[in-house]
Amino acid sequence: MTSTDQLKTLGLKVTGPRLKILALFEQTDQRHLTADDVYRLLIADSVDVGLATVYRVLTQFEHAGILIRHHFDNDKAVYELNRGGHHDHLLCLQCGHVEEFFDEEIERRQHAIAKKHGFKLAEHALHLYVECERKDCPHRSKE
Amino acid sequence: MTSTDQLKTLGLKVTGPRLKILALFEQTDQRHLTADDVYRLLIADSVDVGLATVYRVLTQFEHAGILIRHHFDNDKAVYELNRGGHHDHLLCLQCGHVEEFFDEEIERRQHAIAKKHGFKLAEHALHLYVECERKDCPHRSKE
DNA sequence: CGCGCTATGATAGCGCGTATCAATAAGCCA
DNA sequence: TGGCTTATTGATACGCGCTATCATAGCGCG
Repeated sequence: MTSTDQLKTLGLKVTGPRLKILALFEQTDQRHLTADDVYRLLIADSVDVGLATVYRVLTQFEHAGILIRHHFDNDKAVYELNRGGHHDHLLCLQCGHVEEFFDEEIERRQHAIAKKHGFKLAEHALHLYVECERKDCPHRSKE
Repeated sequence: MTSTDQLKTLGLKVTGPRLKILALFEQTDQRHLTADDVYRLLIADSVDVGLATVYRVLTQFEHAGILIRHHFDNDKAVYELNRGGHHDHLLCLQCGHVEEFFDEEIERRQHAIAKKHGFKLAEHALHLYVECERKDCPHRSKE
């Protein structure tokens, strides 16, 4: 399915900014992008877009299920393409490197814990903040 | 150990605002308080304090290990008294009720996961967002 | 093509939190 | 206790991420 079809299916008009933003997430190797990242990358790519539009489109895409929004323990939210498989995140405190993982047992226990307390689990956020063992942190990406 | 001694031990001058804020956390049944909560409660208790001071003192207490700061998936940070025992949080999406839990197996696996990825676990945040089963949510506290 | 209505972009506004800075008070020593 | 030094306080301005506003632009459909 093309990006255009994808937008139409969701009842969203096919506009320049929406296509560009979607394309950006599909092409970039940066898994997690802030609104500002997206804005800068588009401007750098000579796409004339407003910051307000970036924020709006990201929110729409999140509601539509195209993107997933995360709020790690810093001030700005990040978005990543929803590829279907649920996962949690491991974040290096030194370099900001983000890694993904999935642990079935933890998932199971989370549900069990919620149930034991008389609730039904809706969402969860599991963030592991780690430190590189080596002084010269091997990872370079700054988000 | 009195609150006064506690502050002295930490090398903090014993001042009115600091004593009052510490007392507040020790007395209130509200486990989790925002800076604004603290400010309002003190004002309501005829304690003449500035909001800036509240923010500063909370940060100092956090660094000193007296308080623990959490940032749940809303815009404002909350603080709770550090009673020593680590625990994670379960939050009702309907009423905002907060419950605490601890699962040794999850803790173990978190360390194992970090290690497997080549890191050393420093911190973690595990938040379970849940829904009350009943329509009339049984919990009343609003944070 | 032309119309209606949504999307866009510039900018003002909002909320949480921090920086600034003059006034105040804690701690210390005589 | 009185006086001095220095940390602390409080009012307020500012910063930052994000949202609301509103006039203009452009998508989609007949």
